[in-house]
Amino acid sequence: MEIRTRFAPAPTGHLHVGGARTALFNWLLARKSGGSLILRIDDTDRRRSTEESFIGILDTLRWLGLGWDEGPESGGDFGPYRQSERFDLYAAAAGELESGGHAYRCYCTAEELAERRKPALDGSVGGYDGRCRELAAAPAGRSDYVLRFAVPLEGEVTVTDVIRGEVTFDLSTIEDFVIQRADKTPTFSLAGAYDDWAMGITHVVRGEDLLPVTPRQILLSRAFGRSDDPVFAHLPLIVGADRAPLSKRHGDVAVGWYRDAGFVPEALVNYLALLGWGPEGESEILALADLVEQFRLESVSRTPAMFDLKKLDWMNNHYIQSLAPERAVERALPFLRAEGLLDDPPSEREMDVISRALPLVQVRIDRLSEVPQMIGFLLGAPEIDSGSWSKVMAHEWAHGLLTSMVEVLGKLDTWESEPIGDALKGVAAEAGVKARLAFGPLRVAVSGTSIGPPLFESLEILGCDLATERAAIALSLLEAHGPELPDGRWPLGSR
RNA sequence: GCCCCCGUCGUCCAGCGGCCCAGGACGCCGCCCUUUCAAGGCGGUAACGGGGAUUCGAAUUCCCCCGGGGGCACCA
Repeated sequence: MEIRTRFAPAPTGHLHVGGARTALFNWLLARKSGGSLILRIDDTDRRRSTEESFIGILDTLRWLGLGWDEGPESGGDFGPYRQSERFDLYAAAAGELESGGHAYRCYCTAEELAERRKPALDGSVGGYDGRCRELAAAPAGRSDYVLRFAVPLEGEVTVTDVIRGEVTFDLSTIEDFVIQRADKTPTFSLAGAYDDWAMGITHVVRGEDLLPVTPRQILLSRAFGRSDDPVFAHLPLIVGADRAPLSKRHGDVAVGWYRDAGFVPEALVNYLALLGWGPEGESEILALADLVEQFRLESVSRTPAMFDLKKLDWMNNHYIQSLAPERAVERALPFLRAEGLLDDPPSEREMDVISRALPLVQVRIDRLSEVPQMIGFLLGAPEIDSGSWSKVMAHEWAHGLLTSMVEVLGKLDTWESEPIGDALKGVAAEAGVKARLAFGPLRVAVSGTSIGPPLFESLEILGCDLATERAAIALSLLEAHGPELPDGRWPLGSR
């Protein structure tokens, strides 16, 4: 039988990393088995659901490279795929449950329920006590009611979970839960169970937080007449550094944040796959195709996984390194633009500089957002970083060396990195200064900082005129102030 | 309070009764390479929550304890 999985987000905010991982695992299971992934939008809560969130979630899934076989925008035989468009179906299902004796009307008000729940705080009572179960008619003066599922008083339900084995719940611990609100809208329990049945979902893969609620789904699903329970798989939670479930408290949980921070989707997907699962081989660098090949739902871990930004950075660096030059440029452009380093549209010179400089820094950055600080000095006049300045200019030979370097560069007849390097190395050797120290002053003089792409290549891209102009500015600053620049901004020229 | 899940290096993942004085990855430390910073190469640090039981033998099985987490809404 074909495997049908689903990812069913509630459009009440941004897609966050936990949701993205759930989507990924569902996607992997579908792809691996040759089955289908259904994207269903669980927007039964009309108050909290927004169109903006809906669109954002779709965009984010696409950015991650996780497409769906059935769902919004792609259609399918089991639609519609937004629960808000299926309310009539749920109402009919609820009606049948009621007439079949599986559900009953409860007239208790929210206030009454809250009042009765209070004692539960000190442990004396559980949830709803089922008092409306045997009601023959509506109590006087009451017309509003919710529909509750009549949970059998005795027996147990066993959830078969691929990851956790069989988990058994005693029915006496499950209260008669609400399946339809007073306004006749369905609750998550009803709509979810109904759709998983009606859409032919065979595998329900979701977060561990839904495990305690699974017996409800099974009960409902059987009441609908579904003969076989779906296969469940409850993924371990993703937690923050404090071991608490990842939430906005931990700062950056929205996938969109990672996109904006300069992470590439390949890296994020690869990293997410490693949260709760691991390959058998030793390499953890796995493209989607590799993941499809190696992934096994059965081998997903049961332990909560901590989100480790350091490892994500490492992985992102790896993927940025392996980006083809044109791809790297394409992806870096938005970050350069955001820093105001480019004309709109970028000039020919700018594009030339970027495409020459980017390959030099791909290996040196963890995130695309670092591109501007890395190559910005090639696009416009940088300001001197005083820390870098004092470090490299403190040597007594700094001034002399810088002077000779400028002189030598001016005599070059081919402005290419190799002759530039040879000439500069010659100057350093002559002065008897070790290479690792000798180029510091010139580097800061042309780029403003001691961190950046290789110097000789940088000089080539910068061009002779700009390089010597900046070096001259640096020289005069050195003469005027020495290695300690007064507080303030010290731009290296105006272009 | 009640129900449920979980517990191996700082972190993620291996380990399914002997191959484990526990393996890989990230991080960290050191060395090498080196025009900065990275990257890369090599090496190192570091863990089976505690107690019982079963067994010739337990990280691996069972029980108890401890610890962490989830759920108990007219949210999903």
